[in-house]
Amino acid sequence: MAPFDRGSGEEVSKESLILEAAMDEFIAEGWGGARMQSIADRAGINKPLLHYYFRSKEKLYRETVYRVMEYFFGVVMGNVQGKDNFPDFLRSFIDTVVDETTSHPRIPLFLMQELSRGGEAIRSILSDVLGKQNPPVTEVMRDNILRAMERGEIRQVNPIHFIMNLIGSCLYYAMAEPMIMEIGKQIGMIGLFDKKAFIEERKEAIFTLLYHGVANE
Amino acid sequence: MAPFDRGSGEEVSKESLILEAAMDEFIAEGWGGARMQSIADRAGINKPLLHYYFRSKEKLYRETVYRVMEYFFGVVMGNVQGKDNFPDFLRSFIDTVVDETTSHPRIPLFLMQELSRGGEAIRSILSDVLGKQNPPVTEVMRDNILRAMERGEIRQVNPIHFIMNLIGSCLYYAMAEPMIMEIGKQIGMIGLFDKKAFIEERKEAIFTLLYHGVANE
DNA sequence: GTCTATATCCTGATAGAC
DNA sequence: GTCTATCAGGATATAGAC
Repeated sequence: MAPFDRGSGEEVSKESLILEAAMDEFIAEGWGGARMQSIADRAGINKPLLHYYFRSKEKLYRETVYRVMEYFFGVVMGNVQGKDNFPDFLRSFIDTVVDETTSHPRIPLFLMQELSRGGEAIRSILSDVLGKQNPPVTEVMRDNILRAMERGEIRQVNPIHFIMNLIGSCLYYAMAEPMIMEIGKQIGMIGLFDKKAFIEERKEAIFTLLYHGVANE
Repeated sequence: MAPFDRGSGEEVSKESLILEAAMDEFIAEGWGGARMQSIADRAGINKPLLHYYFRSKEKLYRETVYRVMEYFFGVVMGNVQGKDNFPDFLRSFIDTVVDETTSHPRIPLFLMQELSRGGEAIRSILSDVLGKQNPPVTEVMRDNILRAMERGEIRQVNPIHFIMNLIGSCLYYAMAEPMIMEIGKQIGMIGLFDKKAFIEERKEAIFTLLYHGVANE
């Protein structure tokens, strides 16, 4: 199930039906693994109709990347804006990104896979997506950090590096879970395993580390 | 140029010649994009010979994943072991991983792409690779953290979470550079741009944030 | 707009001569 | 061990009837 869930029972155009199917397939299989036939099957139509609505696989793919990024940045924005105090901001960003990537782990992997195709597409699409938000979520994040520095609440840091550390920490588990599990087993740090509890632990660990890392105690 | 550089002028078997070519191709193109023909071309041989030495694409691929992980974990191990004091350990891990992924950014993307194929292969291969190190680099890292906690040098933390935050922070820039550049431009935090200086800045930022994050000041 | 049938291309893999 | 030639399958995309 994709995270772009329409209300069920709704009247949906065939176009968006196809796009939903394309998202499911591309996210699950990546660019190289995705098959037009599978997308048609998922959408309950046949292949030529796919090419009737969207000229090519590339077009469908680009549209998919766009929608995934629009969705993801939209969710983050929705949960982060209006948090004018730094710990609240930090905590809601972490909660949002960790929860979202945990329930849909293929999304960050999908975007990473797109990055490994070269990153030109993602760059221009990101620019479009941020351009449609006002203010863009990236500015909201930067301003939260700058404000906290002005208030003396946190140390002087370069926001871009802090943001990278934050995102990296939040994404890493969902993307690398099979490796983490192996490492955790290997060093005896993960026992029999309540995933839900682990995720809560994870969010707390990220918050504590990063907050202590910047706070003027 | 792959990071698995043989000394030039050496006598090399055709087998390793093929493997080098396969690594270059798989890292550049991923599983789906890699072509046996391209690998043959890179190795200066023809396709049937590829199947003569390695039965299938899958076999070649698996061997590639193995070598990449062996290389990467080996480099980290080499730079991290023997650092018995926590800040030194932390700094050399960060320096190693950031430098290594910056000069070979396709490597983490390649491994992520493999993770998005499902992660079964990577899990068993990781187990093999760590099993050949004694002690495994993961244990060295865990022990450094545990020792620092015992000494009271750092707060009580769950090593697995600290390690994830550390790795995530170190890898993120190299993997997501095109996105970072766009975001950096967008929020006016990256001007005209000395990459070398930025990388040094980045290493310092990670160290400072994480060290302050755990240190008992 | 929707389908069946098909074109065209390209892939991994092999047969078989040398 | 190394090559030429080729197979069988599967991919995107389209032609053309309805």
